[in-house]
Amino acid sequence: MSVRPVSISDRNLLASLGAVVSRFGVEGASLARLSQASGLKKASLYHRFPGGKDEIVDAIVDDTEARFAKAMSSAYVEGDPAARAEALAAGIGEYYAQGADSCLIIALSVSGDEIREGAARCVTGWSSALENVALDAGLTPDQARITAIDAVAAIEGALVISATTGDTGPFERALASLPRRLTTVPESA
Amino acid sequence: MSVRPVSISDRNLLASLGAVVSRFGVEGASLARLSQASGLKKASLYHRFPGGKDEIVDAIVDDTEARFAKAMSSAYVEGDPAARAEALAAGIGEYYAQGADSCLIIALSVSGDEIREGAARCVTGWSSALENVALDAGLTPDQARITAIDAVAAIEGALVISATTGDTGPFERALASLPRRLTTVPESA
DNA sequence: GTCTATACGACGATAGAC
DNA sequence: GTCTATCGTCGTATAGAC
Repeated sequence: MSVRPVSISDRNLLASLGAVVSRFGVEGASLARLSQASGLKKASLYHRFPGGKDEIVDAIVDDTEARFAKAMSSAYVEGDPAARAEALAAGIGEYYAQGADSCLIIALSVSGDEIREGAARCVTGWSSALENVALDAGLTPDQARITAIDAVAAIEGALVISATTGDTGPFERALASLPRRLTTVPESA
Repeated sequence: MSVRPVSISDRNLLASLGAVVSRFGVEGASLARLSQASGLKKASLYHRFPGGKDEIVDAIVDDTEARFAKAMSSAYVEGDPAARAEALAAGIGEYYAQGADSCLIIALSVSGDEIREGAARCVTGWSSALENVALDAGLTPDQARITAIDAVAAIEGALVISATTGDTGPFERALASLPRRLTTVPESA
């Protein structure tokens, strides 16, 4: 979704910047912290991102959307839904370093309304990917939609727990249960 | 857990201050915002909380712990575990206004290490309450511990979703499934 | 393209009147 | 107990040398 072309150098830059925002939130990600994490001085950051902090956050969100969409690409290929669900779980686990990494969505959710929209885009994109697999697995549209957003919620909640207590157990279990959730008809409702 | 006695006036004050921190995070909760939300000028806030913003945040966390413990008190009474689990779900739903209110734990989780400790205390206290009901329902200690923390994660994740997209469906479903989760032996593991 | 130096505003905090 | 006025500091942003 990014208009500006992203060079290899920018990739590493955005990764380090994104880690700071994910960890401390948008308002907690001061230019001093962003500078230290990226190894670039503040003025250099303004050279890369003339729009300042707003542009930095926008670029991080765009980059996150793109990288996550790539990690979820197996949702849209053809093949066994169960195997694709397994691939999605693996991709999510890798993306969040098995629960050790902070989640940008959560950080964006603790911010002003404008910034939250970026989080909403990430959530809906993610949920749509899971929903697509659930549909192919035979769930009804309503079942697939609910199952997908609830699966996203389960993983996000697990990331809240790992961020607060350091316990990655909920994350591991949420991922382990993902394939079954996406490919079996829910009991009730 | 609060040492300082809390008057009625302080209750309303802490509620309005807590809402700002929950919504915008610790670093996003500027004294200007806290002042506007509470109706007290900055200097008046310093009269109530001589320790400044740090003391405000500490007071909010202590107050949240106390109020939430009260909402979860039905976990420790005697009686039918299923009925107590229903009461817990109802208490959680009321506490978070059916998913419309922001969660302080999430806001604290996007902060520095010291502040995260407060979030960890809230999480463990909450999880312990659910765990106690699960134990009384006949789950093994390991099952009860895992079931409880996973239930907390499910609700926290639902609150992330409602905060980002406004969809309170995951929250409602997480609450609806809570009694069954706490009182039935998990299939696997 | 990266740096040092600096301007400027917002934020946390305090002094003192009422 | 609440207010207005004010003080440093930090954060955002810019200018200009290299």
